Amino acid sequence: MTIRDVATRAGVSPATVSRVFSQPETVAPGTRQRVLTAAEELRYAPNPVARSLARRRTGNLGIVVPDIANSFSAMIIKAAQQEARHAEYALFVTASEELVDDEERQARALAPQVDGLLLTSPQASDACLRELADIVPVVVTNRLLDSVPAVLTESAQATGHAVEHLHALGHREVAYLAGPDGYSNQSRTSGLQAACARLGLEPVVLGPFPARFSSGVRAADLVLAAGVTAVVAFNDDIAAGLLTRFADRGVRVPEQISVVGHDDTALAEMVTPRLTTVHIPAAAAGATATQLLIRYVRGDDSGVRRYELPSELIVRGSTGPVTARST
Amino acid sequence: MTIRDVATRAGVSPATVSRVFSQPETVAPGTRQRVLTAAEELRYAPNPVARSLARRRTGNLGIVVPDIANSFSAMIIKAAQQEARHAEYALFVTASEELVDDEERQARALAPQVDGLLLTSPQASDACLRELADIVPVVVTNRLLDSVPAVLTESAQATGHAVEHLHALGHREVAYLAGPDGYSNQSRTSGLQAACARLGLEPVVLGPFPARFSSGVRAADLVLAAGVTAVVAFNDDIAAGLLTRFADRGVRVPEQISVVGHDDTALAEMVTPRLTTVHIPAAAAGATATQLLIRYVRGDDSGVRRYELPSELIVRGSTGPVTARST
DNA sequence: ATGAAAGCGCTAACAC
DNA sequence: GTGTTAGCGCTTTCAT
Repeated sequence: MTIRDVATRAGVSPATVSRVFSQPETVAPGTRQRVLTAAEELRYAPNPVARSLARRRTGNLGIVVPDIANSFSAMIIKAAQQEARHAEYALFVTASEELVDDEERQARALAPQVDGLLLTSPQASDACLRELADIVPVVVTNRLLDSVPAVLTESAQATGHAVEHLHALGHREVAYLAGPDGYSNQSRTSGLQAACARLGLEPVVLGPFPARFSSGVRAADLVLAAGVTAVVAFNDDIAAGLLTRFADRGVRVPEQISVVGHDDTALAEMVTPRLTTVHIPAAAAGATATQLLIRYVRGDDSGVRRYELPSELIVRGSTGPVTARST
Repeated sequence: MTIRDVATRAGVSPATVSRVFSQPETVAPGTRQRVLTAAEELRYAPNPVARSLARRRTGNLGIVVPDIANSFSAMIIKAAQQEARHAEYALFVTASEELVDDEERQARALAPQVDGLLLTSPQASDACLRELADIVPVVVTNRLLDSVPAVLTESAQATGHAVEHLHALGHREVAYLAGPDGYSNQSRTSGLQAACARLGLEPVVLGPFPARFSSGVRAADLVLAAGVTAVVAFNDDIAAGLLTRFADRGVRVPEQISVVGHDDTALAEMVTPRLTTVHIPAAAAGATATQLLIRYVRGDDSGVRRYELPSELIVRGSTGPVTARST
């Protein structure tokens, strides 16, 4: 079922059929109707592959996330998908499973089949990313790279607020559980350090840990051994792991120890007690990055090549005042 | 950078270059090397779109999931991606956000760009699915449909075991929180009903509920009002919602009420207490479905067109013996 | 073992 | 407004 079959049946040229499906307004209403009818009868639909080849663009966007099972990634994907659809692009998702090699492979496989590529918190080398950016328009999130447009979720300030919050509750001994190296961890760490310096606290920094639940379970005992009254975790998964292990050891949260997460994923409201956490605007980041990518692909360059999205401390049940027993 | 550039540089015909990248063994080692060198120097890589058009297959597989943020979907995707890569296919993921229209749209958009399509727990009409299956090889999970190969996660037996487990713990008043209609809910409901009948119990069936955390929060009060001592939820998200609301209302689990989930997602081990749940083999389902799809696409038809994967009750901390106060 | 030539299905100038 | 004519970049007979 090709454009020629439809053309023959409608008694027009293939070009006209093509126009009906690409720029309907340029063909006379009568002809258009005849073509559409013929197409309908033949159950014809344009072949997107052939179309991509001829147009030299695919109408597809690609996104590579570190881990599809991670709900932070999921929020970004959802937002990106919505923006993409809105602009009539299809979005292809692939996951790197946190492996640098996979990430590179996925990105390279995707690159020639899409008009633009969104890399979220990429781990690949600068050189590799630049090479990709030579092949296809690339936008990254949470990664600083010359000449590649980026959307950053800046959390230094909000993480600082978390420290102030703990300080106000009377906490003087605070631990930070670092995540994998990258923009996110740096932003969180620097915000925490700065606030601590301001308040005269000396944080205990542990890690780096993989950004997973199991890391939190493991870290819980280290935190307890460190003798702190409050702990700030790189993300909610780690914080949830802490909660579980604390519960197992009979340590009450927040009475005996306060816990702060990062990301404000769905998990934060699912655990007991609900997590105080730094809300990272994942959906906004996904949407902004996708819009940026689309503008980039289309050539309507807005000039802005870097967005910093602010975060916000959300106070819930996992933080509370220091009690006598805490120390 | 096309095949012709490489051909010119290597002093061979375009056909030879093509062969080097498609069937290397058919070209003399010397020539092959020259071509590869030329390609390297020109940083040439075959254009997958052109290749797809000429070969009339894309080397891509597509998967449509109801909700990318759902960790059950995530497990299936991970397994599918692994199988796909193993067979040298790229996997494109799209989500329907639980909307039937979206599902249909996503599937139709994907269909002409892939060699095969995997639809997980599809909600679309039989007619729509069959239409898709006419365009492209389709495999479904958790959906029964004539002439479309399927992988089913059968849970009637394991859900029955959950009921037996509760019965053995002394529970006589049991509620079931139904999920959205479909194969999964039917399989779970029928297993539950059968076991109850066998044991002389009369379950209170509530719902259907959307398979989300918030549904569980809402359902918790209904469950309490129903006066049961145990509740089986359609999935872990709902069960987690129950746990949270019970905690808020000061109802202790499992001392005052026992909770059973379904799926055995990561969440089941993240909540307090850890969820007793029916393990559904999501990864196995994803892997099996993908293998089936690949065989189907390749034409090596094994004859088997339907797989039923068994589930298993995992006992954890959210179920316990009935106590005097329970009733 | 390699090359020439004819497409794959669609688009895009350019005519008319 | 519509048709003609070249491709888009690669594969694949069919010769040689």
